[in-house]
Amino acid sequence: MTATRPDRRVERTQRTLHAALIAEILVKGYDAVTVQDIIDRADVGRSTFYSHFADKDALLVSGIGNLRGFLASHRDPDRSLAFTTAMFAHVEGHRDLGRATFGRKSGAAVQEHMARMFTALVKDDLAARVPPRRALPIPLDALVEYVVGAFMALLAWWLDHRTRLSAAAIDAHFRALVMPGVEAALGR
Amino acid sequence: MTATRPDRRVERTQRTLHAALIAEILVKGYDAVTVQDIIDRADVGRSTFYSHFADKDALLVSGIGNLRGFLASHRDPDRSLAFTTAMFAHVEGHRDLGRATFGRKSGAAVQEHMARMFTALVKDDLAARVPPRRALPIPLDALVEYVVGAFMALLAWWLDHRTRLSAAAIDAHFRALVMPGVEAALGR
Amino acid sequence: MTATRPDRRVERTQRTLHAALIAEILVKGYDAVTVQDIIDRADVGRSTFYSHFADKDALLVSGIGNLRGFLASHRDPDRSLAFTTAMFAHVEGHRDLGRATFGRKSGAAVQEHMARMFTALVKDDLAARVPPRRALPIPLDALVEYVVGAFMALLAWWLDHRTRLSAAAIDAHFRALVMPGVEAALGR
Amino acid sequence: MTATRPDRRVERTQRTLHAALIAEILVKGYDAVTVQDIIDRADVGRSTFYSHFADKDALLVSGIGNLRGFLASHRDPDRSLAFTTAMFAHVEGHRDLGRATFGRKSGAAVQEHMARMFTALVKDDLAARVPPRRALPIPLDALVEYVVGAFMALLAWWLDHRTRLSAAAIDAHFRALVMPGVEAALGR
DNA sequence: TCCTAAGCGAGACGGTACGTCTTGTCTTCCA
DNA sequence: TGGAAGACAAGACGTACCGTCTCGCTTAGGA
Repeated sequence: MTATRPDRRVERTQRTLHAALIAEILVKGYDAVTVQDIIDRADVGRSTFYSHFADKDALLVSGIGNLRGFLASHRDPDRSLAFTTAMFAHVEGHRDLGRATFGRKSGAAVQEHMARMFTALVKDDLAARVPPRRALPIPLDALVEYVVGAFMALLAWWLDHRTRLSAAAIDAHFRALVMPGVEAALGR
Repeated sequence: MTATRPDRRVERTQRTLHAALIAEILVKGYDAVTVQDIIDRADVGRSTFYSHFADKDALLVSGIGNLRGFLASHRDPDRSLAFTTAMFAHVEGHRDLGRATFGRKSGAAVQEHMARMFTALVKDDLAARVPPRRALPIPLDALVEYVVGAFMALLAWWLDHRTRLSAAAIDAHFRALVMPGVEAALGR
Repeated sequence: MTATRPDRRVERTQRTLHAALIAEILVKGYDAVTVQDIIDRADVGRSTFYSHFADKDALLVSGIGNLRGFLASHRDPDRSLAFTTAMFAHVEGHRDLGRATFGRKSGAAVQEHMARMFTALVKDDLAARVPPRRALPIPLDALVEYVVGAFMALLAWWLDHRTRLSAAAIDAHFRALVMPGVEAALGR
Repeated sequence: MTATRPDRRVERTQRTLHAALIAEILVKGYDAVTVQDIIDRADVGRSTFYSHFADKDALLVSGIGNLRGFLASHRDPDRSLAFTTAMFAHVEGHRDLGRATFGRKSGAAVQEHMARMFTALVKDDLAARVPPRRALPIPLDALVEYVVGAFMALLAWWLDHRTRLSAAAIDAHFRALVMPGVEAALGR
């Protein structure tokens, strides 16, 4: 069992590819980016690309990767949907990556992937807050979809429009809009 | 001015193509549908397809087409976002078309197109309700995005999950969730 | 049995089509001309074209049509291949039609058709001059191919190059080049 | 100067394609052969075909390619049009390629290409034999066209008709027919 | 320090879908 | 009601990507 040390070049190549993808997305939009574009910009061979990632989606998803863990770590038993605050703040510091992932130019596949992640997060969060022995006036799933839809819409808008709104401000708006309905549904 | 009467075959062909597209979307999802699939099912020549529609998107969009007029006609000066009621009801009667257009299997391009339509509609509606001489606490555009995001999320969820919820019920839920935030933002 | 008088329009339409074809050939060459080009220029419907001619080839061939009779009528028992003189002279008076039929821009199908016609003509002519009871030193068919190949090559060259050579002159050249070999083969 | 060694697969693919084209031409004639036919028989991807050749014509032309060099190398200062002997002999050994290139089933484009090649060859040859200070009785170009037309006609006939004539015999016939006229024109 | 396995670039390859083009037939409308 | 207009099915074209692959070169790491 010779635990070989990983080749230093590997990580370097992957970083180059991530950067190339982001750059290309911002130029022409996710869907229009071809693998050829990426490897040309990254100056990498075609087979190298595919030896690291199954496809374009996998590349972007891997670039996001640890996001879920990061957000889950910001759960707060006392505050519904606390992760949104962390998310807005996080994205503020990585605007390009954010726009590539959520903005208008991002692609359907990626959005869907992110939506699934948020959906799981939100569902966990809200489920823990359903009052016991009380039927909800609205199916929990519908409530979750509502929250995620609203959240992603505001996030995309915020990223795509150079507005002077701080992360804190847009988060406050989000909560002001969404929370009343959620609280009511949960019977608070 | 020889106003030639349109060839009866034309409309027939287009209807056939619309139907074929819907059918294929429901089988494999919009993105996976190829033009070949459509014309095979419609039993139509390739060139015929392209003489009617520029591409797959154009075909679906044309299938939607008059929706906007339909919805705009349901504006109600006394009731914010009244069109949602009409929309849920309308879609209830054309469930297949609805799922093909809004559901999980619909495509990014189509969703985007629908989103643009709703955005214009909602913006008109809300703009007319902004109290004069009063600054909104949140940019109108952000408010609009929120409403559209929430609406499309619920619509998609409702269409994709065979739930026993009636159109009226899901519309009521939507309004219960969204209206409090909107009213507050508009300062009512 | 009502022996209908031929509709005057019919002939008119065919003439228009012939003219349109010739014009288009001279512009872009026979092969590049499409049926659409022809009917556009002739301002005629597609079905009209096909009701008169089976295809592009038939149209041109019909334009030539009586040529064979014309040439056959110039046979001269005392002079080998006498038709060539008539042919060069005839073509001199219809240069455009000639170029469209034999020139560089004419098409393979047409050339082949003409070649077949000439081949029959030449074979008749030479066969009648084979001395009885004498084996030819070369197969008759080969001799015929040679004559036709040489003739068509010179004809095409003459039509395509605005030379000051008269029909009589190019015919004289043709005979000066070809006849010695032919005479020798026929054992004269 | 990194003179990269050529990929061994490339030559192999091209050979396969050439063979497939020849085979298909002999079956249905050049014009009727589609790119799909070729790649099906060669068991090659469509894009592979187009990465090697611009179209069907280019494929055949490339298959001919080196022929010109071969023929030019058979010039003989003491013998007019000496290349014809080499050509007949060469084609005798590659009858299929010959028929595909010159025979009845070959296409217009190919014939034209070959004609251009022969024309240049013959013109060089004859030009070198024009007696100085002597006007030719016939334009040199016309003489060249005559020779090429006659040559190709006999070549095609010989290839298309399974005759027992050897290459030497048909070449002798060609020269017996053509040379007298040529010698006379050149004033020998 | 050498040597060997891996990472890598280059790009050929088989596939599949695209949107365009042309052909010859067939249906509809109009005079 | 007969003929012109043009809608149509069929299918080839050349282009663009995809994901797999083969090939040698270079280079990091363990011996």
